[in-house]
Parts: sequence; C-alpha cells; structure tokens
Amino acid sequence: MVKNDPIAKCHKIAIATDCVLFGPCTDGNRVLLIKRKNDPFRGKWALPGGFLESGESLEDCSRRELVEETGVEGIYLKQFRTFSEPSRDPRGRVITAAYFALIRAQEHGLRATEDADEAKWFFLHKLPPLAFDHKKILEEGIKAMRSDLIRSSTLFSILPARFTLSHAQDLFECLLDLELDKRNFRKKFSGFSFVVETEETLRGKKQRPAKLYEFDAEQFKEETHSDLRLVLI
Amino acid sequence: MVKNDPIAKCHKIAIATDCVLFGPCTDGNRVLLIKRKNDPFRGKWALPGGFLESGESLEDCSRRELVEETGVEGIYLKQFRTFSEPSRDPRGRVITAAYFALIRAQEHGLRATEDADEAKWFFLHKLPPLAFDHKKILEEGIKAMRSDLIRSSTLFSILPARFTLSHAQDLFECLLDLELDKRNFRKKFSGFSFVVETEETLRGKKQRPAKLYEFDAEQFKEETHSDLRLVLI
DNA sequence: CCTTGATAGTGTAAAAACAACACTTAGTAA
DNA sequence: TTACTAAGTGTTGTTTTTACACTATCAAGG
Repeated sequence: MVKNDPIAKCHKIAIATDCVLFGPCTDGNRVLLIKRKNDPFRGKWALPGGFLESGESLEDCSRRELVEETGVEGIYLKQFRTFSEPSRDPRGRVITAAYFALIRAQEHGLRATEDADEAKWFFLHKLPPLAFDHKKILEEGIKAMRSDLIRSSTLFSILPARFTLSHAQDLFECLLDLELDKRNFRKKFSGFSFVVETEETLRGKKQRPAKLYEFDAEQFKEETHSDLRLVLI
Repeated sequence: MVKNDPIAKCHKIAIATDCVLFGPCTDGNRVLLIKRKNDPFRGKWALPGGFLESGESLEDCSRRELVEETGVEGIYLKQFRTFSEPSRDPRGRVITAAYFALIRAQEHGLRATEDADEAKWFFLHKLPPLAFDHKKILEEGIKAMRSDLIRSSTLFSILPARFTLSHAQDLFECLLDLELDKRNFRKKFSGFSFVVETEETLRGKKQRPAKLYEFDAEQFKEETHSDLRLVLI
C-alpha cells in the first residue's frame, strides 16, 4: 500500500447534493420540496437531492438529480455552501454540497405539479417543517440566491432571451420579495449598457404592446469586471 | 444490508480542505503557500490543507490543518466553495472544501517564516505556479475574501479590539488592493453606528497620538439585518 | 528648548445617485 | 365607441459620493 494515499484511508462518508429550487411566479416565489418516502424523516418534506455517483462532479450530480426529480433541464444552478456537521444525518456521515437553482415557472408546468403528493411547490412564506438540517440549508439558499441576484447577471439567465421591462421588474421583485418604483426601476435598468432595446414589441396581449429588450453578456463582463459594487439596483 | 443505505454504497472518495490564508502587511497582502514534499507535484507550491478525519466537520478540519501547518489559532475562517472535478487530483477522487482565512500578520511572526523552505508567504502579485487546481482555488478565494470584506464585519475580526482609523484604512486598502481618500474614508467609517470612539489614544509612537475605536457587534447586527446593500465603503 | 519629522485630524463644494410622486398612451375586447 | 389594461414617461428635492490641501500634536534629536 502506498504511504500517504488519501484514497486508501478515506472513511465511510457519503457525498450528496441538495438543491433549493426556486419557481418564481406572479403570485409569489416558491421552492420545490419532496415528500420523503423512507426513513429517516419518512413523510417529512425535504429538499430535492441525492448521492454523488462515481466519476461525477458535484455540479453534474446536482443537475442530474434535478432532472430526475423534476424533469427540469438547462437552468441556472449555483453552489453556495457545503454542510458537514457529523450529526446532520442519522444514517451516518453524509456531507452535502448545497446548490440553488432557478427555473422559469411558466415553462415548467409549475401549477400542474402543485398538488402532487410526492413533490410540491411551497411559498417561501408558508414552509412546512423540513427533514434533516434542510431548514438551515433553505434559509442560506435564499440569502445566497438574493445576494447573487443583485450582484451578477443571474436575472437574465431566467428571463426569456427577449423580455419586457415589466417582466424583469416582476421577476426581480418576486425573487427579492420587495417592491420597487416602476419609473425608477425602468430608468436605471434600461440605462445599463448591457440591457439593449430591440425593434420588436410584445403583441397579442389586450393592452399596449411593450418593447422587448435583450441582455448583452459581453457588455456585462466589460462593465462589471473587477467591480465590487452593486449592479442591478 | 439495508436497502438504500448511502454509507454502505459510498465510493472511494477522500474529503479534504484547503485554505487560502491571507497575511496582510504594510507592504502588501500575502498568502501562505506550502512546498510539497511528496508526489504528485513534489517541490511545487500548494495551498495548506489536508484530509478530513473521522467525526470532524469541514470547519474543524480546516482549523486543525491551519494550526498544524502554521501554528496560527483563533482567526477568521470562512468556507467559500467546494471543488469536485473528478480529475483534479491525480491520486484519485478527492473533493476539497476551500476556505479562506485572515490573520494579523504582525502578531504571527510573518517575517520570521518568510524565508523558510517549506512554508512561505507570497505577495498576491508574485505568485509561483501552483499544484493541482490551486491557482483557481486561490483566485476564487481572493474574490470571496474581498466580497466578504465589504459586506460583513470581517474587517473587525482581524483588527485589534481597539484600533485607529488609520489601522482600519490601511488594512482595508491592503486587502482590497486599492487606495481610498483619507478624509472620505474616515468620515464614512467613523460615521457607522457600530464604530465607536473610545476615550483612549494610541501613544508611544513618535507622532501625534491617534484616537482608538471599537467595534460594536450588537449594533452591527441591528443596522445590517436584512439589508442587502454595501456596508463598509 | 527649538527644530524636524511623522502621522493625526479636519470641511467644503460640485456632481452623481436616489427617492418620491401621477398622468397619458396604445393596444384589445365588448 | 367605450371601457379596460398595462406601457410608458420627467421633475424635483434629498442624499451620497467624490475631489481636494492644510493644520495639529506628539517624539526625538541637536
């Protein structure tokens, strides 16, 4: 046996990922929870997640689990912290890397799965008791998501490629759980060099058509590179 | 065998922590690197770190490793990301939780170990090539530290209990690698409710004695709770 | 005790960013 | 044609930020 071989002397530790999946909607922001079918915590609600498979990175694992449990693909996914308290799982030693993710609620049949028995969307304001240390993970996930949202281009990754200023504001407000003045938001937001107006308008609604805008990722990089300050509001 | 037992089916994965340890000093900010004595990457510089022991949390591990390798205790330590690329360690599967830490350079004989063979402080501007994916970890560590510094009370955890405004400014500038206007910094910084003036002055230097200030942690919590905006500059 | 050297300490004015606030416009549907 | 709905738009007062240069107080040394 090779001296000092870390793999040889590794302990019985399971590695997992858990994901705080947000489904922002017109009536509020929600998270997806899964009802546990097995002990421990059978019948309790928990964050979707699962164990790392061999050869897989944590990000792969998180993405795979999310697809398996929700059918949702190609969404914004970000690691925010790894939880490692030795007593956090009664089955034994489980270390979990926590991610948060965002989806476009409308596009993924949010309402359809709402009443399902094993997976359900919960408003952030009305959360049930959670299994394991998932309450803490969820709380930190909310903070991480919000912090990310106002400092990076996360918002654009869940807006459609072309969006109206109202789209952007609604989503932003929903995720941050606050209200902003319409004129001030539009002035500042449309003033960013990386928010570019298109020729197109959004027609077909029963009101005045709204101008569509696009996100310019290159411009965003230039403008914000090595800048530590707030970006989006 | 219990069905679905995560521990039983865990793969051969070693869990480690690595630490980006900053030693800010009057002549610039430095990080501590260790020269590897064994393959792989023998002779290359690497971040201090080591493997998780049984029953230990990642934070415990990181703290323990730092004490073992540097003799430094009781310092600010924060997890910023977990790295899990399957190919990141040629010995096999190693997942590492990365932390950054800050010490009071003066108090820990920074200069004494400067020329040691196996551990050495490097200016951030003059880093050697690093082992593994430690370049990336270090870069992310710098970003995380700076981001943390301007949004939380980190600065106060490495200032002495009583500090002058010049202390605070020097340290702040060193860690962020920028220069700030003296009057503006003092105006804003001393204006925070959680930066409180004391009766005491710092005497014994060969110049005008400076007023000493203290950090009021309670006040900080009140002032910043649920506030997403910048705090320190 | 007077000078020198070193850092502490201080105010103002112009520019930019932010916050508060209400009405008109352009479509669709009845 | 009217009614409804959301889109779109400017100004003003307040606050925050930035830029900028001199005086004050101590210790040390001649």
